[in-house]
Amino acid sequence: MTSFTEENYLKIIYKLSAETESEISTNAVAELTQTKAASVTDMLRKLSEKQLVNYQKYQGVRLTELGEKVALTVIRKHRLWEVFLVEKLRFNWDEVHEIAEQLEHIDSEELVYKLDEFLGFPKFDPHGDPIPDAQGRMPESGYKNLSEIPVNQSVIMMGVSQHSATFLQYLAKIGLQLGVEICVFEINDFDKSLTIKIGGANDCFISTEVAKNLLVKT
Amino acid sequence: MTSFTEENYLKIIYKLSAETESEISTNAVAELTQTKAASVTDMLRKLSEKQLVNYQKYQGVRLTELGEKVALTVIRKHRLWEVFLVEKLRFNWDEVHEIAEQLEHIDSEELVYKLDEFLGFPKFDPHGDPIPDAQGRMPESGYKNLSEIPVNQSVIMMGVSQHSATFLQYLAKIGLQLGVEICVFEINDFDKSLTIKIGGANDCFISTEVAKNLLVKT
DNA sequence: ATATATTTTTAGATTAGTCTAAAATTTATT
DNA sequence: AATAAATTTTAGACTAATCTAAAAATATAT
Repeated sequence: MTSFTEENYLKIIYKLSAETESEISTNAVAELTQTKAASVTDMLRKLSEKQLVNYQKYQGVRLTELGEKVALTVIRKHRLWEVFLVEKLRFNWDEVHEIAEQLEHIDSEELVYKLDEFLGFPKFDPHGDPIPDAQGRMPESGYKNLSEIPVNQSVIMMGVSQHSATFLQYLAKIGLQLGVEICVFEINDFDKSLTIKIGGANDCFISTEVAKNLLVKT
Repeated sequence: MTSFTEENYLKIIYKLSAETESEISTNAVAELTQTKAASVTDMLRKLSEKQLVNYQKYQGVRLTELGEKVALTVIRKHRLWEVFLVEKLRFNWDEVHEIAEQLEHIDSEELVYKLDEFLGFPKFDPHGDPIPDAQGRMPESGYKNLSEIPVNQSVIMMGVSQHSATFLQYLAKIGLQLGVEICVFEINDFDKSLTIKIGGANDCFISTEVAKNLLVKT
């Protein structure tokens, strides 16, 4: 049995692992869990005893196969609940993250199965993130970051890799939503910021920080 | 802010208060929370400091107006989620209690409002229990226990006041479901057990214990 | 390559919720 | 009304998750 707190640690280690090849540092985990490094050390030892992570002190941490499976079932529940909140309860996509953070820990396999069925077995959440299957396998979306797209190529926006309300509201303001066509017009050599055309219409300037969080299909 | 645990205590004190006029005893609370009396004493002191209950040591406990309101919003959430589980996810009414025990603690007013709307503002949960309104007011259902009904009167089954899977499965077995007509045929003087006719069809013998948990409309 | 800075871990405390065993209080019995 | 029985509270301890401050290990920089 994994506690609410343990599940949050596993989820965060999973997310960090997706961004880097190497072991995850104590500090990186502390930052995302909003705790202190000392607390993380304690928890890593505990997760290690439960065979959920591989951890050697001072050497960082990695999920075991079991730990990854637990993380993916939590992420699966999070994303299914987000679909429910947006599709059925008519929340905006920038309002659902906090609520899904709570719902993702509800413990009932039967519930997850029936929710999935009720939603029509969705493959993506409202932010374009793929939903892991019931066996805890994450499908490959194959999407790229907008920051990797060369000048003059046109792409379709398929998702975001950051779910904060402020970020999503900013996207709404400049007209970026799932499905729109984006054409990279110019990339500034100095800071890699870009000028893009959205849906053939308005020109727009965005930072590389924003571009990195946009998932697109070529 | 009230914790998960505090909410459970308040809910249980509320339920006990509905059954008795006098103060609720420490032991009664301990039994329903599945904890020891010593733990209850600690929690009652804490709830008292938070103005959620009136508590004098050795004299039992009562909810304050504030405490009752918190209890009722938890019960509201519990019952709304039960409607969701049965109406939308197609669970049986004997499968939803445990899951709703978890869902009732999800904290988001907006969520409760939208869920209520999505369900069409239901007035009763799948067990026939009235759903408190958003202001934390419990509607009077006006239903009676089957055990109070005199011989030869016909009534309609409207709810149950016990939600354990075993009880509900027993009801299903003998053909008792919401909406059926029940006619009290005979009341045994000795133990108050009754013989009833269900839906004009099969005769059936039930204990007074069962009758006390059946809510009916005359 | 040694000193300095950064990161991580240890040690010891804290809070919420629980427990057992013993003491205090209330209730019931004769 | 005194005593026995039952209930309730106190005292002290435990676990999970957190913290601060200090010590240890690793990484960086001259």
